[in-house]
Amino acid sequence: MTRKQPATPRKKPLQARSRALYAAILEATARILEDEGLDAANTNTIAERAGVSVGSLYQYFPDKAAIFAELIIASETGLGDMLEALVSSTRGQRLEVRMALLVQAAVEQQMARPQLARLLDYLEASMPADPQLLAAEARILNLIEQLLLEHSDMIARPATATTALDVLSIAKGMVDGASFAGETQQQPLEARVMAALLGYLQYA
Amino acid sequence: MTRKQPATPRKKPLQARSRALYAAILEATARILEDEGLDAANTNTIAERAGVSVGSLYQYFPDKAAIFAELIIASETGLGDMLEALVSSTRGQRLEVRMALLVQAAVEQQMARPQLARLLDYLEASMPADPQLLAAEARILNLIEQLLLEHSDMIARPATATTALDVLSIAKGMVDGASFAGETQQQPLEARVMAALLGYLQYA
DNA sequence: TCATAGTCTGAGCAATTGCTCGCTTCCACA
DNA sequence: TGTGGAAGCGAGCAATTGCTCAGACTATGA
Repeated sequence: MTRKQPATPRKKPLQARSRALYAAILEATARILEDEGLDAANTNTIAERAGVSVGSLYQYFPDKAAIFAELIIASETGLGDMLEALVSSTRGQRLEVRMALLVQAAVEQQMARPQLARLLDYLEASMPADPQLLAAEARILNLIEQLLLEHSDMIARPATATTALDVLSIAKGMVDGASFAGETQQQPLEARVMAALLGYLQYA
Repeated sequence: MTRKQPATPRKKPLQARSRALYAAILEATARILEDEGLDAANTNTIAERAGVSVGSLYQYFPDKAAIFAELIIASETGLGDMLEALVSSTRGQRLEVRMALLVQAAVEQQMARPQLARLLDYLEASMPADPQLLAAEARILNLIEQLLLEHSDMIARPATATTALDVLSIAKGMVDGASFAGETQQQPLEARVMAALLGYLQYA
């Protein structure tokens, strides 16, 4: 689980066909994690489920932990890309509208595979800090902070890094709680998250 | 990790002296979890750290999972007791005041051992639902809902089970995020949690 | 002092794990 | 068809795990 050393990536450049193998391993891992849990996600099972031999798996990943790390980075990067696109494409619109779009994107991502999202969150917190991972996380927080800054005249709360973290934490917490309780409808949840965020920011 | 069968409690009635052994096992487990992580918490290490043999450990716990479950139940029950006492002893006061006390208690508990609290939260979510555990969780939600009901004229949001869950989720999320980011001061965090909760409830 | 019953011990078993490495298969080019 | 090397394979090793069980220890009463 916890990596001892950084463990040099086994085979960084992967082109064309090998990509499929790489992706298959990640997808198999995701699937196992979300419907059988962390314990079931051992290298033998992952390889088998991906239709690949253990040996091949270790040609692309130095470690079991590296597979998890990659999964987390991919998820964070995906969310970061979405947020970035939304923030830059809605510039000039009202905070209420822009934030609703962000919340929608975030809720959609988390509710698409709630178990997986929860597990990756946990893994992220319990893993030795990978610089790539920290960067992906920091990017998301920066985007939120930037958004808040652009509307600082409309919110009573200062647009700081702490506020950005609070916004992210509130959203994550609510979605986690809701999906744990078995909620599946996105819209009502989105509305409640919006209410909490605007309330916290003292938007007027 | 995941228990196959309920696994009858090995030795329910424990009085006087045995209590100490039982408590030592729980405390050792907690300590290992919080400063070495889930992987390090194996039965051999737990027994060793508790100053007990593995054999004795298995006289009081049917399972490794049972130790974790007991730890979670104890934590939830402790929080429940505090909330219950606070709710009943402040009846008649303003929501703002009562909630501040609850938030203070919750933040205090979570910030006292942040790593442990996070881990137990994760374990709780990833464990086969134990009735005792569900009951402890439900009790907390009921207390929150009851509190909201007593002030339903002061908040725009309906005092439902969903609202109670949201309140808990927001608080948990914010404290998790803050402690993950290295925040250690309680007061500013408490103030922010209060702002988020009152904002969400549309308290006036 | 002995007998009995309750408690505690820890070596070690069976199972599982992450991972390696000698081998086979594949394929581009001659 | 021959040849080189890259890509893939999977049996199996070394280590670790959860847990058992036959015996050693201790307390109590006679």
